[in-house]
Amino acid sequence: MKNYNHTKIPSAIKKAGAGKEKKVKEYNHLKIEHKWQKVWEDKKLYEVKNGTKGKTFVGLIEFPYPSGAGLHVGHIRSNTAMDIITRKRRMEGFNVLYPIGWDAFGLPTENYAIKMGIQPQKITKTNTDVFRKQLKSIGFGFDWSREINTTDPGYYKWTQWIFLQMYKKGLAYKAKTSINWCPSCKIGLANEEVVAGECERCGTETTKKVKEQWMLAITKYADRLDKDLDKVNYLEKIKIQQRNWIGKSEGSEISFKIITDKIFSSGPQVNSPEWLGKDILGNNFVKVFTTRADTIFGATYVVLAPEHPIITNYKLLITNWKEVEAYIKQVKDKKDIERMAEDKEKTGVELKGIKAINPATGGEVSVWIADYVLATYGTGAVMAVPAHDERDFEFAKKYNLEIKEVISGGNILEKSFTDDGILMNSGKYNDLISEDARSKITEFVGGKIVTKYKLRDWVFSRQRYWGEPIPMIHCDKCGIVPVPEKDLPVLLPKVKSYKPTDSGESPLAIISKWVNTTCPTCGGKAKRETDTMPNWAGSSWYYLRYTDPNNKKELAGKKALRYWMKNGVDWYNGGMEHTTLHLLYSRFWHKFLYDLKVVPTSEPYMKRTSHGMILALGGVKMSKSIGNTVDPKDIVNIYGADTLRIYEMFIGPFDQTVSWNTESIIGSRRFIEKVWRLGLKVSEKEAKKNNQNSSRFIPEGPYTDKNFDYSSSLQTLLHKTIKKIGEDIESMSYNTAISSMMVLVNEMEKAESIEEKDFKMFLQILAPFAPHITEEIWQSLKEKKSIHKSIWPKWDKKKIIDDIIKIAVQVNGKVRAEITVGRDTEEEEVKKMAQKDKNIASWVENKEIKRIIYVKGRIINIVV
RNA sequence: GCCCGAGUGGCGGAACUGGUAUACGCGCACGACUUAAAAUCGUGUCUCGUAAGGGAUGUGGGUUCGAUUCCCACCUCGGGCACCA
Repeated sequence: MKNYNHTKIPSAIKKAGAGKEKKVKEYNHLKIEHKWQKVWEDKKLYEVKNGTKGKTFVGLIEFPYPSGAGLHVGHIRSNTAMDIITRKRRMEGFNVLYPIGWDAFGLPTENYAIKMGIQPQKITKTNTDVFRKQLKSIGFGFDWSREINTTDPGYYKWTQWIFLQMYKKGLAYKAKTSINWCPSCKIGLANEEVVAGECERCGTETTKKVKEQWMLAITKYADRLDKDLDKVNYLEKIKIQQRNWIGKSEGSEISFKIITDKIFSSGPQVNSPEWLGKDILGNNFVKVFTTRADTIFGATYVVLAPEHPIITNYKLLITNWKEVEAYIKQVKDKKDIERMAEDKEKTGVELKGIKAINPATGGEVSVWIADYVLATYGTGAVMAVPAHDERDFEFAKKYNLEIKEVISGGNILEKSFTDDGILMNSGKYNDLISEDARSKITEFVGGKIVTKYKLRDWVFSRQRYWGEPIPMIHCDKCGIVPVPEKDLPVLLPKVKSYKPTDSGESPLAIISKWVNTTCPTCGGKAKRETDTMPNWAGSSWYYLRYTDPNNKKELAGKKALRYWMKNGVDWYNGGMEHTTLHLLYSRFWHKFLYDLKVVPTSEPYMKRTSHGMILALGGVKMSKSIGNTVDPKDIVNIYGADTLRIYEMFIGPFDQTVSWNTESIIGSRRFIEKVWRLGLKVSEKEAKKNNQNSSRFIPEGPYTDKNFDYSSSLQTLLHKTIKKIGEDIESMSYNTAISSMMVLVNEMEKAESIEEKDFKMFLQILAPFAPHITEEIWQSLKEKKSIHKSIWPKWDKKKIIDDIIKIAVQVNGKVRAEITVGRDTEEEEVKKMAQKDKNIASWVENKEIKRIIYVKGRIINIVV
């Protein structure tokens, strides 16, 4: 791959970039950009007050994680996009809040701290300082007076406070779950630190370790999280991803009786009440969850998740226990994703010695355990209907199990038939359609209709240092006691080593001074919770804090929240990679806060859009190790912030992944320079006009045709462009917005002269994209106020209508000619003109015209 | 494996709701200006063909007067899969 040195200054801009004072005023981006950034800051142009009269608008970007790598060009892409929207809103008269902060807790900082022995606090300070400086150099309209940081005790006090409220409402609870464990390093690992089943640091194969952890009961909100998606304006694909993640499905819970060899060899009576009492283990049935109760007559075996608790209860009765035990052990260390990813080859083991009874047929079926059944979904057990389920079909083929067809319409010898259809081989339910059969059969077998969610509760504990301490105290006498609200925040203490302990606990566990405390209830000896919160905690509510960042009594004042958040955040843009976790978690927290009457809306974000990533040249990820990263600082120095902004918006469709190509930036720079030269031309003309009182400029150049009114044609284009830019910004079609501004600029160049008022309108629509150069030219044209506080221009309806329209003429769908007609020409007239056309005549002659299709103002198709 | 996207010139991409495929930009070629170069401006630039005309939007099929757009099947690439954020 070509390795382009992006720090090399292209000869095209050397002259201007050097900033020599010449007779002709050169475009010196560094001077202009520094100048206006300082002016805006001094005048507090982007700072807003709570309570100002008028409409409000809150534009939100995902606040960055201040990594040591510095600002990525990807940050600039998404920030510029929202910067453009908020600047437009400001010009439309809204009181605009465009805030910024730092999502600064997290693993990379902690790992760096461990490696270098530097305090995470210090690293965070260094990194945020770099990020702040870099962001400011791009000219974003952030309100820096509201900057927040999740690692600031004044901030995480409220993160902890929310957790306490959740605990009070029973949404925070403790449960045993497993964590990744490296037996060699003796530390718990994040999923990311486990690469192909091995510890990222030492290469040892990882295992799982069961730990008691804090959980948040997000599943209690599953239904509302699903239903309320109807209320918000998210991109459709985002809604779909959220819905699929929540995974709501209506189905049936049906019990299958378990019988053992012992019992049925002595002559069991299926369905006999006596038999029920005979099972000494008390586990005489297994519940399955199915969305296809209509296929139950075809259920030829039952499959349990290997973790299913019922299995160990039957230990003594299962005749191949050794084999079963070995299989369970083998499965245990795999992640769900790996279990399902094992392409095609499904594995499983039969539980010999026990059987289940199909409640519909009354027949005996075998019981298996297999890794394709997940303990965490449904009931952890399925009835297998190989004829009508793909996975069951594969499994049945492999282990030679019966495949019984109960829905007609497929060819089950070849593959499973998974559609709904008409029942067969199903006793008295034959000939019913699936939909009706589901409820009837469920009732018949004594099952019940239930709603299940794929969504699982949120594992909220981390055995790490660099996170918010969970504000809980363990007392021998009183049990788990929450830290009283008045004692918040529970501060992160300074430690010597940030390394997790070899017992699997957080580094906080070894600071006895901090751990040992007194019980708030009884005053006796007690210990603090040493687990910390995940990174998601601080980012689940940060947007609220921007409304009132320094409040010491509440997470944000009621008045401030009502002022800014009466609709929630108006527009939130972020990465597609956050659509399932962060977005769902913060919606959950927001709904909880709504129930507490802390926030005025039930949804945090009115509108959510997403951006694509920026990859390096060749479509690979930018990474330090490959050496293909791009430092925005270099681009700003060489080309300027305005050029960088234009380039990043022009690079490709905003919602799609794009590749960075430094060679192409020059195109954006040329565009900016053309604007600059036009600006000079307009201001020179202004100067002349003032001196000589000269009359209106008469255009020269290519448009000397007497009938061609160039200035009116340019105005048509200008007004069309104003309309298009407005629409394109709203639909985030920045790349086409810029291309149409390029078209306009090219035309204005040809015109040799432009009316000042027209040029100013153009500057205004360019201003959100390139705020510095437009401000410079604007104020050089004797404007006193900032262009960013000017009124967004209105396009004129009368000016955007073309009088003459070109219509393509097709014969049998192929374009053969083009005719020009007046705007109001009648259909019949157009048809006649088309047939008379020279080119068309030769195609049509001696042929029978079957049909003529006319699409007004576009196309005419003659079918022969 | 499951869920969500994407695939168009040498390259980034455009095309409204099914209506002239390749706008805009990069690159390249030629020309103007210049002692020269850079910058700038102009012209050309999907492909086969002298032309008439034909072919081309990942692949194969379908619907339609007409398909980049709709339907079916497949291939490739990207994002997510719950402890990276």
